[in-house]
Amino acid sequence: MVTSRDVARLAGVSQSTVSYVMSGRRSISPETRRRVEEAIETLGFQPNAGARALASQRSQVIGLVVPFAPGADMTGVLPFIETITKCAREEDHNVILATEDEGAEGLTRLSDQSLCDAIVLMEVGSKDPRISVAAGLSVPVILIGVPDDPAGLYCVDLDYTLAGRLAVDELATSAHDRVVLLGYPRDVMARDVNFVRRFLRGAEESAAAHGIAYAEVSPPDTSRAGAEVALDEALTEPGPGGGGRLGLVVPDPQLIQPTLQSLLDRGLVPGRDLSVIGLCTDRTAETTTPPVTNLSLEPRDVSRRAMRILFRLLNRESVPAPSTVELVTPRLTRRQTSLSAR
Amino acid sequence: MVTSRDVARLAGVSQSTVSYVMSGRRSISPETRRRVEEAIETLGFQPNAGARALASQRSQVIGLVVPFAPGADMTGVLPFIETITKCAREEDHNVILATEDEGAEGLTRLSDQSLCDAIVLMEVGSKDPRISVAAGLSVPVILIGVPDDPAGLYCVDLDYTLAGRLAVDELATSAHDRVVLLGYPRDVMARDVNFVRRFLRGAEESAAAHGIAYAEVSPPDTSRAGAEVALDEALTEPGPGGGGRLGLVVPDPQLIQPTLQSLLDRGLVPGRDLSVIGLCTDRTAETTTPPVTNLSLEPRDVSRRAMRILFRLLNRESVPAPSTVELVTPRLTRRQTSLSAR
DNA sequence: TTGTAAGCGTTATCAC
DNA sequence: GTGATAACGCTTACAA
Repeated sequence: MVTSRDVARLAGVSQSTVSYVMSGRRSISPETRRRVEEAIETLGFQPNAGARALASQRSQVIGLVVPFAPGADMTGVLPFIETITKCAREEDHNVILATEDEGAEGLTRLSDQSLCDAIVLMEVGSKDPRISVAAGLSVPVILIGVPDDPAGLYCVDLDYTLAGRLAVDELATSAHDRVVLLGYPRDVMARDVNFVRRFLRGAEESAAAHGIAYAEVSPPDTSRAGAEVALDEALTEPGPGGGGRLGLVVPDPQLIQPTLQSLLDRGLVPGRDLSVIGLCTDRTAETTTPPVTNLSLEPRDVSRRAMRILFRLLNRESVPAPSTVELVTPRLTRRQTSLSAR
Repeated sequence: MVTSRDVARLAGVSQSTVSYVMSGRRSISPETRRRVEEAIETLGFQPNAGARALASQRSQVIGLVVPFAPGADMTGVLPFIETITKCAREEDHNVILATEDEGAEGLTRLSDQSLCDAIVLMEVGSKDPRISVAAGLSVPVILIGVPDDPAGLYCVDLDYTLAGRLAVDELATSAHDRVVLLGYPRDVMARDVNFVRRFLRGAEESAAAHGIAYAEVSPPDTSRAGAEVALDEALTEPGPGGGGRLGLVVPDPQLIQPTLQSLLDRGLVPGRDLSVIGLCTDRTAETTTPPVTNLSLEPRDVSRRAMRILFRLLNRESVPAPSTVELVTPRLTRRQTSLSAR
């Protein structure tokens, strides 16, 4: 192992000079800098992370807590992980993983063992027990998701309320007679993630505002069979409009393809006989058959916003007040499952 | 921050005793142990990871290099990440992420900065430039995937050759007249991942052994349009058997659903008019419409095997000789896209 | 502009 | 069975 002492010796300077050359925390004469950098280069010196963390009280690591709980969504967490990891690397930080099933201890472990300088906590529930723990840690925590009580933490998320509203707005203003929302399956409801109710609220508000017939049905799960059950109910519920132009809103990404397939099997062609709007990443929407009109989840934007706050915090730059909730605006893209306006 | 000194003081013992109580590396009297554990409990002591790593030369961290390169597969990496993280936690280790696009420097960084004690490198290419670097690191590296030259490294992967063979075997022995393999899209071929050629070889071998008509067609990409192009070619290629019972093999998980959909659009029902066998996780197979007969990718088994080797290495337990390639056997599950034998 | 030296919080080697 | 104490490799006052 090559240490900064070796570099110092080779460059004919003191160890601290090597350190200062690397950190840039004090001015160095061009000549000295050159010699040190050359020595670093020839020896292939890389500073020992543990020693650096110990001395500087900074691990240069971001803790990322991902929702790998049994029965968790899992679809769509990858873009978050990817974007967060890349943002971290841009600021010369690393990412250490923890899983949701470690619960609150996972958070204290990351923080108290000084394993990381900040934590990103994904997919927080409405009354997530980790929130109160998170607020008391010695490292800043950024939430992806919005709990009922943000308790002085920073939150970033998609604006699900707006997404719900936009979905119904779109249907109401394109001459649909009724809207049925194929809700989240029971296990997602049970996890009580806040975005569910926010989306539903937005949809309900919009339906009320437009005075359009509106109903919600809940599938037991996101399987093909689950979609069938939900659709049976949705289609036999003509509502006040009675058999008119129907718009289906499907907020669970996993349920979209099964729903489309079930409709086709019944001889109902999305985009010809009824409309379907999904809530999913654009990438997912492009690959359903037929490509579904969607409100984007924007995981990359959400992640970037979270990392931006995080590094402003770490660099002691100005940040908005804690408890701030940053909401990312979803984008509607019309694809093949939209009925054209009458 | 509470340190082991605080614990020692409260328990009325020396700092080293605290350390030994925690590590169990020397015998401690029951009474002393009790007092120390009590102190640890009341103070909520957690050892500083950096200090521990520095003193013990062990970071208790596993580096995981994931394929987040532009255009990489991305489908199916999540179960690997999940399983590897959980295996690591079971052995009281953490996981730090690096992305493929960091290339070989990513590996040297993880190793030379003593950020981790071992590295798991996912989805290595046939002539992956990282292999030679990996072999020279001061930490052990386990590959998921099989390069042309394993160069003294350990490799774990699905047995793709066997998968290819099993797919064609299944079709040949259930009275099909010809097999068309819808190959990997150009960008996957360009990445030259070894499993592609292994799968093809297995398929070709089996076709030759059974004397069944066999052809390969390559889709431009995994979009719906890509599937259409490939199918146009596959279906207008009657082969020696001329329009008999056709079996389609689809090794790219992303291409399966588009292919099924394209077939349905042409009025060809998989399981009634022809067979389709996919290579994908069981979870994916269950959720396609219709559920596709598949050879499982077994990401969890592959990950566990990799982690088992890794920890045997770290614990200096007996391990097979380096360059060992552990292959996991794929499992065939017949679902709705299999023609019954005539 | 540069060097000296005191930590950072563990682990592990000696002693007893 | 337990206690001093010297590393581990780096950062950062404090001096010069």
